[in-house]
Amino acid sequence: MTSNQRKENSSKTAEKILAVARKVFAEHGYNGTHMDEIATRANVNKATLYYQIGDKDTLYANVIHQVIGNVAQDIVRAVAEARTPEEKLKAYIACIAQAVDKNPEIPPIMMREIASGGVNLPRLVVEDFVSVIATLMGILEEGTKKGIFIETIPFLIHMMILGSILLYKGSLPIKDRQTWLPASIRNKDKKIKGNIANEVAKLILRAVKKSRV
Amino acid sequence: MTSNQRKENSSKTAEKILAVARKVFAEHGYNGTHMDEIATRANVNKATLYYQIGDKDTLYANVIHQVIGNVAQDIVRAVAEARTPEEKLKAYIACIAQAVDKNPEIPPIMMREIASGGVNLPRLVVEDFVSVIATLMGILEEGTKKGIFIETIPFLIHMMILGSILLYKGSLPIKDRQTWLPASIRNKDKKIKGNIANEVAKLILRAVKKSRV
DNA sequence: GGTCAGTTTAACTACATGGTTAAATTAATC
DNA sequence: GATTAATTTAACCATGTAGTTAAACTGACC
Repeated sequence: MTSNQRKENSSKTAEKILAVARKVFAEHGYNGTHMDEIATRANVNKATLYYQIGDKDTLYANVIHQVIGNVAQDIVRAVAEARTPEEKLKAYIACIAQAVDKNPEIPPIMMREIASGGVNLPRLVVEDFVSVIATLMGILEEGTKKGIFIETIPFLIHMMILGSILLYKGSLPIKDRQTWLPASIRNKDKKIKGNIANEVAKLILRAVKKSRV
Repeated sequence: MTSNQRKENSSKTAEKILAVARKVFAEHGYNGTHMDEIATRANVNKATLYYQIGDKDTLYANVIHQVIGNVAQDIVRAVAEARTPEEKLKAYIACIAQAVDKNPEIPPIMMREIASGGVNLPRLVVEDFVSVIATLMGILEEGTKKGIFIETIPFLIHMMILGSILLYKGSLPIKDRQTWLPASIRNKDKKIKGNIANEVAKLILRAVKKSRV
């Protein structure tokens, strides 16, 4: 076994590369991203990048895993901790919103990934998605059986939740950039900035719950 | 003035190029699309492509315009024809769903466009979006004033509607491709195939309407 | 201070891709 | 059937980009 400082420095550069790659892939997508840009923005020689991580596909796979790998487990855990279907559904939504809040690279990357039919998605990640949807199906079924929820199409509900959050968050840059956009549209939702989870949860629950109290 | 047949043939090739470009851009996105592939799949020499249409940006702008240029006007018109806020909201949703049904290139292209912050969107198209959202704001405000709807965040509602449809439609290829996906997820929503408009409308109205009859 | 493994670097290669050009082809008009 | 303008084509060019290589550097250990 050799030095420690070397290893630390080395893993530091690797992390820096990963962090930068994450941003760049989110900005430009897989095809729009150039290894040179990543190297430059990470203050690293391109060969170092290849030495530390590998080719473009590997780098992208790493980013994907880092970005959306853990969300699934979070969701499953958070849902398990909640008691009623209603609480579970709230936890489900909060988890997704929180994940997106924590790393804003999720919307662009996921939307592009869906757009391209998930060609670049590692099997492991797809399996994560499956477990997430399965969780939601469980929640909805339980709710329906208990007479709390109406009958629904789980896959659609999931896309409604995910779509709301992804598109809402993902559109903020456009909205902010288009300075000539009518103020009525730009300002109307300032009040909920950063926390749409509650609003989405409210709407989804209203849509799904049978009786209103 | 010269021949007519020439012009017809010429415009035919141009249309063929446009049609193919649409598909290819939808499949691979702007950066992932190569002019050679378009030319090949359109059975046209690459120089012909450039002669008929122009460079890549121009071609893409044409595609964008063709794909999502007319939807906005459709929505505004359809909404204007409806009477009550509830009917208007239904028309709004039906219009979007119908547009997506008619050309399945919308989801991938729009999602990627949002993902990249709308950098490639012609101003005209952005203006169309604005008019759409403005329309929805009108509907929601009217409904709220009349005491039919609860108070909401229009921009979020729009993203909820659009997100549901885009992600649902856009994810079908993935779902279908992943043959190893649990049958419970794959089949659960066979019944609504091709017509999620009603389902989305039902859910959104449940979410937004004040009293339930 | 010499050696050695891990790490970084400048320079380079191979190839793909957006775009061009000049010549060939086509069909209408005389 | 010669002319002419619109259209198509094969071959070409310039540039950008993923990936490589061999040499230089770094710091721990003897």
